[in-house]
Amino acid sequence: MSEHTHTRRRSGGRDRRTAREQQDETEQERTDDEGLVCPECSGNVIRDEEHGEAVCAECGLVVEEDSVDRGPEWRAFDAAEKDQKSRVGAPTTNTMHDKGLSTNIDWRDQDAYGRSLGARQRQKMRRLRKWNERFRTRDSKERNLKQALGEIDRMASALGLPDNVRETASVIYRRALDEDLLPGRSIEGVSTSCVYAAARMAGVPRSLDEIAEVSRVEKEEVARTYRYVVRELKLEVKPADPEQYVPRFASSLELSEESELRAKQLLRNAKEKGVHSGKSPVGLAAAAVYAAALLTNEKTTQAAVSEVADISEVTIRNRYHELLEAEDGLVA
DNA sequence: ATGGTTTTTACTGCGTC
DNA sequence: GACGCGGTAAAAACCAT
Repeated sequence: MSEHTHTRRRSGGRDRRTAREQQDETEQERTDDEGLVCPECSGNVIRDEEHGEAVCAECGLVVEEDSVDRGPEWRAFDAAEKDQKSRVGAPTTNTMHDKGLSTNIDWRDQDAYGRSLGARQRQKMRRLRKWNERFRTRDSKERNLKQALGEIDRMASALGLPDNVRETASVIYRRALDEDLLPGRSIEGVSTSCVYAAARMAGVPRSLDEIAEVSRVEKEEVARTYRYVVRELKLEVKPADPEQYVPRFASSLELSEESELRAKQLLRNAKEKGVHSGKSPVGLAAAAVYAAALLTNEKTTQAAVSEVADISEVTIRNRYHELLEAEDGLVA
Protein backbone atom coordinates (compact mmCIF):
# COMPACT_ATOMS: atom_id res chain seq x y z
CA MET A 1 0.00 0.00 0.00
CA SER A 2 2.37 2.59 -1.21
CA GLU A 3 1.68 6.27 -1.09
CA HIS A 4 1.64 6.35 -4.80
CA THR A 5 -1.55 4.45 -5.19
CA HIS A 6 -3.23 7.28 -3.39
CA THR A 7 -1.51 10.11 -5.13
CA ARG A 8 -3.48 10.23 -8.27
CA ARG A 9 -4.02 13.56 -9.88
CA ARG A 10 -6.61 14.71 -12.32
CA SER A 11 -6.51 17.48 -14.80
CA GLY A 12 -8.00 19.89 -12.31
CA GLY A 13 -4.63 21.32 -11.49
CA ARG A 14 -4.26 23.37 -14.63
CA ASP A 15 -4.75 26.98 -13.73
CA ARG A 16 -4.79 27.74 -10.06
CA ARG A 17 -6.42 31.08 -10.51
CA THR A 18 -9.31 30.15 -12.73
CA ALA A 19 -10.06 27.15 -10.60
CA ARG A 20 -10.45 29.34 -7.60
CA GLU A 21 -12.59 31.86 -9.39
CA GLN A 22 -14.98 29.26 -10.66
CA GLN A 23 -15.23 27.91 -7.22
CA ASP A 24 -16.08 31.28 -5.80
CA GLU A 25 -18.83 31.80 -8.30
CA THR A 26 -20.58 28.60 -7.42
CA GLU A 27 -20.08 29.10 -3.76
CA GLN A 28 -23.61 28.22 -2.67
CA GLU A 29 -24.22 25.16 -4.76
CA ARG A 30 -21.06 23.29 -4.26
CA THR A 31 -21.61 19.73 -3.16
CA ASP A 32 -18.46 19.29 -1.18
CA ASP A 33 -18.72 18.74 2.51
CA GLU A 34 -17.59 21.74 4.40
CA GLY A 35 -14.18 21.26 5.88
CA LEU A 36 -12.99 18.70 3.39
CA VAL A 37 -9.65 20.02 2.28
CA CYS A 38 -6.87 18.69 0.17
CA PRO A 39 -4.11 17.14 2.27
CA GLU A 40 -1.49 18.58 -0.02
CA CYS A 41 -2.47 22.10 -0.84
CA SER A 42 -5.47 22.56 1.46
CA GLY A 43 -7.65 23.55 -1.43
CA ASN A 44 -11.31 22.81 -1.31
CA VAL A 45 -12.27 19.34 -2.31
CA ILE A 46 -15.13 18.95 -4.72
CA ARG A 47 -17.14 15.80 -5.07
CA ASP A 48 -17.46 14.33 -8.48
CA GLU A 49 -20.47 12.10 -8.23
CA GLU A 50 -20.20 10.78 -11.73
CA HIS A 51 -16.82 9.29 -11.18
CA GLY A 52 -17.31 8.61 -7.50
CA GLU A 53 -14.32 10.67 -6.56
CA ALA A 54 -13.47 13.69 -4.48
CA VAL A 55 -11.05 15.94 -6.27
CA CYS A 56 -9.12 18.93 -5.04
CA ALA A 57 -10.12 22.04 -6.93
CA GLU A 58 -6.66 23.46 -6.59
CA CYS A 59 -4.18 20.83 -7.57
CA GLY A 60 -6.40 18.06 -8.85
CA LEU A 61 -5.36 15.58 -6.24
CA VAL A 62 -7.82 12.76 -5.95
CA VAL A 63 -8.54 12.71 -2.29
CA GLU A 64 -11.14 10.03 -2.20
CA GLU A 65 -12.11 7.58 -4.81
CA ASP A 66 -14.24 4.54 -5.47
CA SER A 67 -17.31 5.62 -3.62
CA VAL A 68 -18.84 3.38 -6.25
CA ASP A 69 -17.11 0.19 -7.24
CA ARG A 70 -16.75 0.28 -10.96
CA GLY A 71 -14.89 -2.93 -11.48
CA PRO A 72 -11.23 -3.63 -12.02
CA GLU A 73 -8.95 -0.66 -11.93
CA TRP A 74 -6.54 -2.29 -14.33
CA ARG A 75 -6.61 -2.96 -18.02
CA ALA A 76 -5.21 -6.02 -19.70
CA PHE A 77 -3.76 -5.82 -23.14
CA ASP A 78 -3.45 -9.51 -23.80
CA ALA A 79 -4.59 -12.76 -22.31
CA ALA A 80 -1.39 -13.43 -20.41
CA GLU A 81 -1.54 -10.10 -18.75
CA LYS A 82 -5.11 -10.66 -17.82
CA ASP A 83 -4.25 -13.90 -16.10
CA GLN A 84 -1.58 -12.15 -14.14
CA LYS A 85 -3.66 -9.31 -12.94
CA SER A 86 -6.91 -11.08 -12.42
CA ARG A 87 -8.14 -11.69 -8.95
CA VAL A 88 -11.42 -12.43 -7.30
CA GLY A 89 -13.48 -10.93 -4.56
CA ALA A 90 -13.75 -7.61 -2.89
CA PRO A 91 -10.54 -6.16 -1.52
CA THR A 92 -10.17 -6.73 2.18
CA THR A 93 -10.06 -3.65 4.27
CA ASN A 94 -8.98 -2.83 7.75
CA THR A 95 -11.80 -0.41 8.13
CA MET A 96 -14.28 -3.20 8.74
CA HIS A 97 -14.10 -4.95 12.02
CA ASP A 98 -13.69 -8.35 10.44
CA LYS A 99 -11.94 -7.13 7.33
CA GLY A 100 -15.12 -7.73 5.40
CA LEU A 101 -14.58 -11.45 5.40
CA SER A 102 -17.28 -12.69 7.72
CA THR A 103 -20.12 -14.94 6.75
CA ASN A 104 -23.70 -14.04 7.42
CA ILE A 105 -26.24 -16.73 7.93
CA ASP A 106 -29.82 -15.79 7.36
CA TRP A 107 -32.10 -16.07 10.34
CA ARG A 108 -34.99 -17.56 8.41
CA ASP A 109 -35.37 -21.31 8.46
CA GLN A 110 -35.51 -21.57 4.74
CA ASP A 111 -33.28 -22.97 2.10
CA ALA A 112 -31.91 -21.06 -0.84
CA TYR A 113 -35.19 -21.48 -2.70
CA GLY A 114 -37.32 -20.16 0.09
CA ARG A 115 -38.69 -23.54 1.14
CA SER A 116 -38.89 -24.08 4.85
CA LEU A 117 -36.56 -26.56 6.42
CA GLY A 118 -37.29 -29.79 8.14
CA ALA A 119 -36.81 -30.19 11.86
CA ARG A 120 -33.37 -31.78 11.49
CA GLN A 121 -32.16 -29.10 9.20
CA ARG A 122 -33.55 -26.44 11.42
CA GLN A 123 -31.60 -27.80 14.37
CA LYS A 124 -28.47 -27.83 12.32
CA MET A 125 -28.93 -24.29 11.16
CA ARG A 126 -29.50 -23.12 14.67
CA ARG A 127 -26.19 -24.65 15.72
CA LEU A 128 -24.41 -23.14 12.77
CA ARG A 129 -25.81 -19.74 13.45
CA LYS A 130 -24.81 -19.92 17.06
CA TRP A 131 -21.25 -20.77 16.23
CA ASN A 132 -20.99 -18.38 13.41
CA GLU A 133 -22.16 -15.66 15.69
CA ARG A 134 -19.59 -16.61 18.27
CA PHE A 135 -16.84 -16.35 15.77
CA ARG A 136 -18.05 -13.25 14.09
CA THR A 137 -18.24 -11.04 17.11
CA ARG A 138 -16.07 -13.29 19.12
CA ASP A 139 -16.06 -11.19 22.22
CA SER A 140 -16.48 -7.63 23.31
CA LYS A 141 -13.27 -6.71 21.59
CA GLU A 142 -14.68 -7.21 18.17
CA ARG A 143 -17.67 -5.13 19.00
CA ASN A 144 -15.42 -2.41 20.31
CA LEU A 145 -13.55 -2.47 17.09
CA LYS A 146 -16.68 -2.11 15.09
CA GLN A 147 -17.68 0.99 16.93
CA ALA A 148 -14.21 2.46 16.99
CA LEU A 149 -13.74 2.06 13.27
CA GLY A 150 -16.95 3.93 12.71
CA GLU A 151 -15.66 6.77 14.79
CA ILE A 152 -12.32 6.77 13.06
CA ASP A 153 -14.06 7.03 9.76
CA ARG A 154 -16.27 9.83 10.93
CA MET A 155 -13.41 11.90 12.27
CA ALA A 156 -11.19 11.31 9.30
CA SER A 157 -13.95 12.54 7.04
CA ALA A 158 -14.56 15.59 9.11
CA LEU A 159 -10.90 16.44 8.95
CA GLY A 160 -10.64 15.74 5.26
CA LEU A 161 -8.02 13.09 5.75
CA PRO A 162 -7.29 10.71 2.89
CA ASP A 163 -8.15 7.03 2.95
CA ASN A 164 -4.68 5.82 3.69
CA VAL A 165 -4.80 7.68 6.97
CA ARG A 166 -8.00 5.90 7.87
CA GLU A 167 -6.41 2.61 7.10
CA THR A 168 -3.43 3.42 9.25
CA ALA A 169 -5.61 4.60 12.09
CA SER A 170 -7.59 1.39 11.88
CA VAL A 171 -4.46 -0.70 12.00
CA ILE A 172 -3.21 1.15 15.04
CA TYR A 173 -6.49 0.66 16.79
CA ARG A 174 -6.39 -3.02 16.04
CA ARG A 175 -2.99 -3.27 17.60
CA ALA A 176 -4.09 -1.32 20.64
CA LEU A 177 -6.91 -3.76 21.04
CA ASP A 178 -4.69 -6.77 20.64
CA GLU A 179 -2.32 -5.51 23.27
CA ASP A 180 -5.11 -4.94 25.74
CA LEU A 181 -4.64 -1.23 25.95
CA LEU A 182 -8.32 -0.47 26.06
CA PRO A 183 -9.39 -1.32 29.60
CA GLY A 184 -9.78 1.88 31.52
CA ARG A 185 -9.80 3.99 28.44
CA SER A 186 -12.66 5.17 26.32
CA ILE A 187 -13.14 3.86 22.84
CA GLU A 188 -13.61 7.42 21.70
CA GLY A 189 -10.37 8.59 23.19
CA VAL A 190 -8.32 5.79 21.78
CA SER A 191 -9.76 6.01 18.31
CA THR A 192 -9.20 9.74 18.31
CA SER A 193 -5.61 9.17 19.27
CA CYS A 194 -5.25 6.70 16.46
CA VAL A 195 -6.47 9.25 13.95
CA TYR A 196 -4.08 11.82 15.35
CA ALA A 197 -1.17 9.43 15.18
CA ALA A 198 -2.05 8.18 11.74
CA ALA A 199 -2.32 11.67 10.34
CA ARG A 200 1.08 12.53 11.66
CA MET A 201 2.64 9.38 10.37
CA ALA A 202 1.19 9.98 6.95
CA GLY A 203 2.75 13.43 6.83
CA VAL A 204 -0.54 15.29 6.88
CA PRO A 205 -0.63 16.29 10.52
CA ARG A 206 -3.54 17.98 12.19
CA SER A 207 -3.00 19.87 15.39
CA LEU A 208 -4.37 18.53 18.62
CA ASP A 209 -6.89 21.33 18.63
CA GLU A 210 -8.18 20.42 15.21
CA ILE A 211 -8.48 16.82 16.28
CA ALA A 212 -10.27 17.63 19.50
CA GLU A 213 -12.65 19.73 17.45
CA VAL A 214 -14.18 16.72 15.76
CA SER A 215 -13.78 14.30 18.59
CA ARG A 216 -16.20 13.66 21.37
CA VAL A 217 -13.56 13.75 24.02
CA GLU A 218 -11.59 16.62 25.45
CA LYS A 219 -8.22 17.61 24.18
CA GLU A 220 -6.57 16.64 27.43
CA GLU A 221 -7.81 13.11 27.22
CA VAL A 222 -6.78 12.80 23.62
CA ALA A 223 -3.31 13.98 24.48
CA ARG A 224 -3.04 11.65 27.41
CA THR A 225 -4.33 8.66 25.55
CA TYR A 226 -2.21 9.45 22.56
CA ARG A 227 0.96 9.46 24.60
CA TYR A 228 -0.05 6.23 26.20
CA VAL A 229 -0.83 4.50 22.94
CA VAL A 230 2.36 5.66 21.30
CA ARG A 231 4.42 4.52 24.23
CA GLU A 232 2.81 1.12 24.61
CA LEU A 233 2.75 0.36 20.93
CA LYS A 234 6.11 2.00 20.50
CA LEU A 235 4.99 3.65 17.34
CA GLU A 236 7.72 5.73 15.90
CA VAL A 237 6.19 9.07 15.16
CA LYS A 238 8.76 11.72 14.70
CA PRO A 239 7.94 15.14 16.03
CA ALA A 240 5.78 16.77 13.42
CA ASP A 241 7.77 18.52 10.76
CA PRO A 242 6.72 22.16 10.57
CA GLU A 243 7.02 22.04 6.81
CA GLN A 244 4.07 19.72 6.66
CA TYR A 245 1.76 22.42 7.88
CA VAL A 246 2.96 24.98 5.39
CA PRO A 247 0.96 23.96 2.31
CA ARG A 248 -2.29 23.94 4.21
CA PHE A 249 -1.73 27.36 5.72
CA ALA A 250 -0.37 28.88 2.56
CA SER A 251 -3.32 27.89 0.49
CA SER A 252 -5.86 28.89 3.09
CA LEU A 253 -4.33 32.33 2.85
CA GLU A 254 -4.24 32.16 -0.92
CA LEU A 255 -0.54 32.69 -1.10
CA SER A 256 1.53 31.90 -4.15
CA GLU A 257 3.63 28.82 -4.70
CA GLU A 258 6.61 31.02 -4.36
CA SER A 259 5.79 32.05 -0.84
CA GLU A 260 5.05 28.50 0.07
CA LEU A 261 8.44 27.45 -1.18
CA ARG A 262 10.10 30.31 0.56
CA ALA A 263 8.46 29.35 3.82
CA LYS A 264 9.80 25.84 3.52
CA GLN A 265 13.25 27.17 2.81
CA LEU A 266 13.10 29.31 5.91
CA LEU A 267 12.15 26.31 7.96
CA ARG A 268 14.85 24.13 6.50
CA ASN A 269 17.42 26.76 7.19
CA ALA A 270 16.18 27.25 10.72
CA LYS A 271 16.33 23.54 11.24
CA GLU A 272 19.99 23.44 10.38
CA LYS A 273 20.80 26.26 12.69
CA GLY A 274 18.90 24.51 15.40
CA VAL A 275 16.71 27.49 16.13
CA HIS A 276 13.80 25.28 16.82
CA SER A 277 13.79 22.92 19.77
CA GLY A 278 10.99 22.78 22.16
CA LYS A 279 9.09 25.25 20.02
CA SER A 280 5.76 24.16 18.70
CA PRO A 281 5.97 23.03 15.08
CA VAL A 282 2.70 24.70 14.27
CA GLY A 283 4.01 28.02 15.52
CA LEU A 284 7.14 27.66 13.47
CA ALA A 285 5.13 26.87 10.39
CA ALA A 286 2.81 29.80 10.92
CA ALA A 287 5.73 32.16 11.41
CA ALA A 288 7.47 30.86 8.32
CA VAL A 289 4.37 31.40 6.24
CA TYR A 290 4.05 34.92 7.48
CA ALA A 291 7.72 35.70 6.97
CA ALA A 292 7.62 34.24 3.49
CA ALA A 293 4.65 36.39 2.60
CA LEU A 294 6.61 39.45 3.64
CA LEU A 295 9.64 38.42 1.65
CA THR A 296 7.62 37.91 -1.49
CA ASN A 297 5.63 41.08 -1.00
CA GLU A 298 2.30 39.43 -0.64
CA LYS A 299 -0.25 40.91 1.62
CA THR A 300 -1.08 38.99 4.71
CA THR A 301 -1.52 39.99 8.28
CA GLN A 302 -0.35 38.34 11.41
CA ALA A 303 -3.95 38.18 12.43
CA ALA A 304 -4.86 36.20 9.33
CA VAL A 305 -2.06 33.72 9.80
CA SER A 306 -2.89 33.46 13.44
CA GLU A 307 -6.43 32.65 12.43
CA VAL A 308 -5.71 29.78 10.09
CA ALA A 309 -2.92 28.31 12.15
CA ASP A 310 -4.66 28.75 15.46
CA ILE A 311 -1.56 30.30 16.95
CA SER A 312 -1.32 33.56 18.81
CA GLU A 313 0.11 36.58 17.04
CA VAL A 314 2.69 36.98 19.73
CA THR A 315 4.08 33.58 19.02
CA ILE A 316 4.19 34.32 15.33
CA ARG A 317 6.13 37.49 15.99
CA ASN A 318 8.65 35.80 18.20
CA ARG A 319 9.18 32.91 15.84
CA TYR A 320 9.48 34.88 12.68
CA HIS A 321 12.10 37.13 14.16
CA GLU A 322 14.11 34.08 14.98
CA LEU A 323 13.57 32.70 11.53
CA LEU A 324 14.80 35.85 9.84
CA GLU A 325 17.77 36.11 12.13
CA ALA A 326 18.80 32.60 11.33
CA GLU A 327 18.37 33.39 7.68
CA ASP A 328 20.59 36.44 7.22
CA GLY A 329 22.96 34.97 9.75
CA LEU A 330 23.69 32.50 6.99
CA VAL A 331 23.03 34.38 3.80
CA ALA A 332 24.48 37.75 4.68
C1' DA B 1 4.04 17.89 43.06
C1' DT B 2 7.63 21.15 41.20
C1' DG B 3 10.26 24.08 38.42
C1' DG B 4 11.63 25.61 34.00
C1' DT B 5 10.15 26.67 29.49
C1' DT B 6 6.86 28.01 25.99
C1' DT B 7 2.46 29.97 24.66
C1' DT B 8 -1.38 32.91 25.46
C1' DT B 9 -3.82 36.85 27.09
C1' DA B 10 -4.25 41.58 27.61
C1' DC B 11 -2.63 46.04 27.10
C1' DT B 12 0.08 49.92 25.32
C1' DG B 13 2.67 52.80 22.00
C1' DC B 14 3.96 53.85 17.26
C1' DG B 15 3.49 54.71 12.38
C1' DT B 16 0.47 54.85 8.31
C1' DC B 17 -3.47 55.00 5.30
C1' DG C 1 -9.61 56.85 13.95
C1' DA C 2 -8.81 52.24 12.53
C1' DC C 3 -5.38 49.10 11.34
C1' DG C 4 -1.19 46.54 11.29
C1' DC C 5 2.69 45.76 13.97
C1' DG C 6 5.95 45.45 17.90
C1' DG C 7 6.93 44.96 22.69
C1' DT C 8 6.00 43.66 27.62
C1' DA C 9 4.29 41.53 31.81
C1' DA C 10 1.68 38.23 33.96
C1' DA C 11 -1.11 34.05 33.60
C1' DA C 12 -1.72 29.60 31.75
C1' DA C 13 -0.27 25.44 29.65
C1' DC C 14 3.17 22.14 28.91
C1' DC C 15 6.90 18.95 29.97
C1' DA C 16 10.43 16.48 32.33
C1' DT C 17 11.82 15.40 36.70
